[in-house]
Amino acid sequence: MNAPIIDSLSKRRLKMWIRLLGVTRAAENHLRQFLRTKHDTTLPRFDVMAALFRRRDGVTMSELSRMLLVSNGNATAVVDRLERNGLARRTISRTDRRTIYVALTAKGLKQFETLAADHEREVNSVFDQLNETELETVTLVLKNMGKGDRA
Amino acid sequence: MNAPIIDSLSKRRLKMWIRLLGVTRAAENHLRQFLRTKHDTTLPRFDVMAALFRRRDGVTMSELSRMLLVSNGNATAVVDRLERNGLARRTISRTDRRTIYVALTAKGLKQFETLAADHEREVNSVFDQLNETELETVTLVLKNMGKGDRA
DNA sequence: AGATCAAATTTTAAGCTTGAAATAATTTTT
DNA sequence: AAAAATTATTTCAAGCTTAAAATTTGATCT
Repeated sequence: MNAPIIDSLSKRRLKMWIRLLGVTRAAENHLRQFLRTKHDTTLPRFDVMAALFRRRDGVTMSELSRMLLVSNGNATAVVDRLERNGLARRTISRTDRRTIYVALTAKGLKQFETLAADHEREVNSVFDQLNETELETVTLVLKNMGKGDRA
Repeated sequence: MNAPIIDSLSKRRLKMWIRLLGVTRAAENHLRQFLRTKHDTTLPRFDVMAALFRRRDGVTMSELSRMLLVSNGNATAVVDRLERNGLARRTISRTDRRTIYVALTAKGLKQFETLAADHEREVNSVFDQLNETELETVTLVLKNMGKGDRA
């Protein structure tokens, strides 16, 4: 009963996934702490605000949860809290009274702008050991991975 | 006012991170659903069981939370639930009454064995569009990323 | 020994997240 | 037009997660 010299493709895929998860969690934890200590906010809030910023013309709740890959109940909860803090605003669609558009308020927009610049700097520092070649390589592979999207 | 031909290194690192997060979340969502529908369990439970399986000789609560990159309070909560279901067991260390060793019960071990095989198959199917070369490349880069570990 | 500091774990409060059920509004079928 | 199916969102209960405070035990210092 000989052990295989190298892992099977299946095992290597599994190990890659575990590593992927590890790297992602470490970076998330770092960014979470950064957002908390430096900007008194959280990762989910930041994610929602970033989505609202990217789609300043308007997003519905459904689009928002699809963009962020979270449940609609989750989107509701985070937007509730942003709204309570005066950072986001809901508007009922005039053509379809089921749909609700969410947008940043002026206050939210202003806050996000400083937030975003700082956040980019921090992401940069997290991945600064990645040189240009590695960056291009991993981006390419990630794009390829995203293709399947059986989720 | 000319827009830059290509993004700055900083912007590219940011986009890579967003992509990384997207791929990871999509895979997590897929696996979460798989675990729920096929095995009536959750990702956090699976993660803890996998850690307990890997370290069958014994892990302390602190080691567990370090391994999984989660807070110690979180580890406590998940282990509580596993224990309630008879899948894990706590044992106080004889040499230091502060430390607690966690381990899978026979039931937990048995359940995890089938779980693990199925889980590996599923991970494999999620990343099946990744060929050998891409797999090696991304694994290498991920290893390099993990090095910094400023988290 | 007694006091102080450090370490391991749990508890707590608040926020995050999910999946399912409930509401409400629109569209399609009959 | 009424009924049925679909779509958008919220509510709910349960579980997940964090950071900070509290508890308990051990180690160090005087």
